Formats: sequence, C-alpha cells, structure tokens
Amino acid sequence: MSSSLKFYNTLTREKTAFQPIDADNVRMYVCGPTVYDYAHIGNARPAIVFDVLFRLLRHVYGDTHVTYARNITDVDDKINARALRDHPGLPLNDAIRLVTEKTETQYHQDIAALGCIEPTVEPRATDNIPQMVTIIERLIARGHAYVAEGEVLFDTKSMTDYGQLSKRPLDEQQAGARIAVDVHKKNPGDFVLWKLSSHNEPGWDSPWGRGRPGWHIECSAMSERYLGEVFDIHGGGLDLIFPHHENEIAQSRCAHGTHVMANVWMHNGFVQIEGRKMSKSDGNFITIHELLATETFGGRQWPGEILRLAMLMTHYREPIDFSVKRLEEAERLIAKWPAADAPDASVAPCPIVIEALGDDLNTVAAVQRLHQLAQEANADRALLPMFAASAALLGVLPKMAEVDEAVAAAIDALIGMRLEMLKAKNFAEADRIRNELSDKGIQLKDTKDAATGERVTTWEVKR
RNA sequence: GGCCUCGUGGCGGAGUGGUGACGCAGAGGACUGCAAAUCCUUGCACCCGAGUUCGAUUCUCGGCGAGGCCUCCA
Repeated sequence: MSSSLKFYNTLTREKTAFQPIDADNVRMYVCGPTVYDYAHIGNARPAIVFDVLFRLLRHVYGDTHVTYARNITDVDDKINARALRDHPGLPLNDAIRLVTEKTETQYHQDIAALGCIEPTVEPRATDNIPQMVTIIERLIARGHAYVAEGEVLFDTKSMTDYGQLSKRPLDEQQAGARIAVDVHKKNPGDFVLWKLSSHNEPGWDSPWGRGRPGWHIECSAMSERYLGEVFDIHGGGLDLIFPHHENEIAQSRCAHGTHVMANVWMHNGFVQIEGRKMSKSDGNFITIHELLATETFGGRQWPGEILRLAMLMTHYREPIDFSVKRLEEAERLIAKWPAADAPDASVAPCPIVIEALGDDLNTVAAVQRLHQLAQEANADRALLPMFAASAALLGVLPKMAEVDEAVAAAIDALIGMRLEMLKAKNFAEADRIRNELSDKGIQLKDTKDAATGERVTTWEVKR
C-alpha cells in the first residue's frame, strides 16, 4: 500500500506510521452511545471523526478490507432510571426496551443526518452477555479477578503494568482520594466486572447469580468477538481514557495474555460551550436533534452537513468551542461549493486531501484544500469530479438538488423572458421575475460570455 | 495534590529555526441598469521572561493563562 498513514497514539503519546496487523482486514473499534437520551453534539464528534477515519481506511485498504465496530450500550443504570421514570406502569424489561429502542432509532437518524455511514457491525451489550461472562470466568481463573460481596471485581494489583494508557500508576491514584473506597475491594482502583441485580433491576443468570455487567466489560467482549483479541485502532472521547479504556485494556490483556489490546488508541477532544466541556451531567449541552430540527440554537435549524463541516474545521484532538459564528462560517463555505453526485471509484480524490487526512486526520488542511478545489471546479467543470471525489471522502459533498425536468424547463423559460425584458430595458419586469424565482429558492447568476460579451444567466437551487 | 492537553491576526485555524499559509469576516476596486455570483487589491498575529543560536513564533527552562482526567461522561 503506497499511501502512508500516521496517527497520534495515546498509548505512546507520539504520532507514528500506521501498520495494520492484516491489510486485508483492518479492524477498528469505537465506543458508541449509551442509549438513554438524545445524543448531544459532543457525542457527535467521535461519530463524525471516526467516520472520516473509516472512509479513509476504506479508501486506502479497500472498501471490503476494513471492519469498523461501534457498540450500542443498552445496559446501564441510567437506562434503568430513565425507564422507571418514563414508563412507571410497565414491567421493567418492557420499559427498558422502549427507552433503548427509541433512543437508538433517534441516534441513528441523528448521525445519518450528519453524514456518517454505518459501521460494519454495531453490536449491543445485551446481545453479548455470555461473551462477557466467559471473559470474567477467564479473568477469575487466571487470578485477575475475585468475588466479594456479590460482585466480581478486577484485581488491579494483579496486572503489573496497569495504567499505561492514562500514565497513571496505581499508587498515585490514591492521592486523589476521590475513588469510593469500598471495604470489599482489595485495592481502591479495583473495578466491577459483574454485580448482582435486585428484583427491579435488569439481570442475567451467571455463575455468580442473577446480575448485570460492569461498565467496561462489554467493550472487551464485543471487540474480541468482532475484531479479535488484538486489533488495530480503538477510538473514543478523551474522557474515556480513564477509567474506561484503561480498564478495557486491563480486562482484555489479562484475559487473553496479550501485550496490547489495540495497537493505536485515538481520542477526540471535547466540544465546548462557552469554553467549558459539554456534558450531560453538568446540564450544559445541546442535542444533535435540537440543532437539526429546532430553533433553540441561534434561532434557526442547522442542516447536518453544516454541523459536520463545522466539526471538521478543527483538528479532532483540539477542543471546539461550539458557536453560531462557527456554524455560519461553515455554511458560507459550503454554499460556495458545487453540488454533485458522488463519483464512482474510478475518480481519485485529490492527493493533497488524502495526504492531509493521512497525517493524523488533518481535516482542517483537507477542508482548506477542498475549498480550493471547489473554486477551481466552479471555474472549470472538468475539475468537478476530483472535487466531488475528495468531498465524498470527507463526507461533505453537497447533494444535487432534485429538480424535475418540467420545473427546470419552466425556470429556463422565465430566464428567457427576463433576458428579453433586459434587452428592452424593462428592468422592473426583469427584477420581478428574478425576485419571483428567488422566492421559490432559485438563485440566478449572471455572467458574461467571454467571447461575445453577451449576458449569460445560469441558476441553482439555493442551499 | 497527581497526571494530561493547549495558548498564532476580529474569528477559525495550519505550519516552520531565517522571504510573517490559508479561509471567513472587514476595507477598497472591477463587473452590473441595480443586485447576487465572480474576480483583483488590502490592513491586522505568533501569552510573558530567560536561555541555546548568526537568527526563534518554531528548541530548552521558568512563569502566567485556559481546558480536561483522577466520580457517570464522547
């Protein structure tokens, strides 16, 4: 493979060349949503960022040679709470299913609007309980986990190099002293693999009784099932580094006896509002749905492609301060880009765009180049396919507006009338026609024929 | 307290040991009957201090400032 990809690896804190374990099957896992409520725009960032990465990998290694797994977390105490709150009359399992199905559907609609293509597999935690039990059994058998007071806990002291990802040695953690030190834990940093459920909590039978999994174990189980014990890339938000990913690593490595879980760990930065992390628990967040379908942000709705472009205008590891001004700039940019259908695979994207993306997903440079290509394509239609292929790689290609032939003919007729009015210097009538079309969302553009100096009018559907 | 990021013009943002990207907005102009679109021109910056260097925005150290993780969290 000639294209060279480099990614910043949280594990080493360095940008290094990417070498897939198997170029015929490049494997990536990304932590997906916990489905209890609308996803906020901060949740959209990893979905978009790793969607771009997925597209890039598919371009480099081939569409059928990349496996992208993104999970749905549908077992969680927040889901239970939401189910009890919203559907108090129903049996718990039914209430939970209502909450998770509704939220999952909404999530899929939201990120589809943001231009994200579907991952190869999207496993659910509840479909992988036996796999989790198997891993926990293995951890116990290998002396990395123990049972105490109805919980199965991971024994962090049993792993000599625990803390590599977050660079947080165990002894130093105690300085924080904010970890709830339960007496039944051998060490304060030990975390739950399995906990018993009461009657009004969802539960599954296990060797340790009817219970439910801890937070981290699902990703270990699902990544193993779909990607193998060791895979190429694991992604997620910065806040997952500790404890979630650290503990995933501990579980997977100790269960499998491997030196790494994933070779490359990539983490996206936060979306901020007024300089602070957007967070559900802090209450300062705006949902994707609100941006798309309501006027709560900036007094208007925002198309998904604008939200996506605004997101890609900042490097994925940097924080983004979400603002109306930023969205407006994205809108101005995209408004100048030509619409096109995605070309077939025979049209190569611009090498500069590929190179930019290959340099630790430098979407900023890629978008800048795209903007140049757009201007070139506007001047010379022959360059349109390359622009379109490049834009498609980023997932930000403006779609051709659907206009049927009869309408187009009517527009052309009106344009013909306007040109006649102009020749007759009947400006009032000419402007009336222009305004009439404008009101219907048709923007006229007057240019001059270079050879004859004659006025030439073209039109497009306003975006 | 421990551990991580980051600090570039009005805004967004690359990048580099040595001619101060680029985009958006702004200003001026061309074109136009007037617009829109397009094109041309243009002002504005590298947190502070010390060090290394012939030379630092770029390297080192120290400040200051912002944010994050250590508790559910993308």
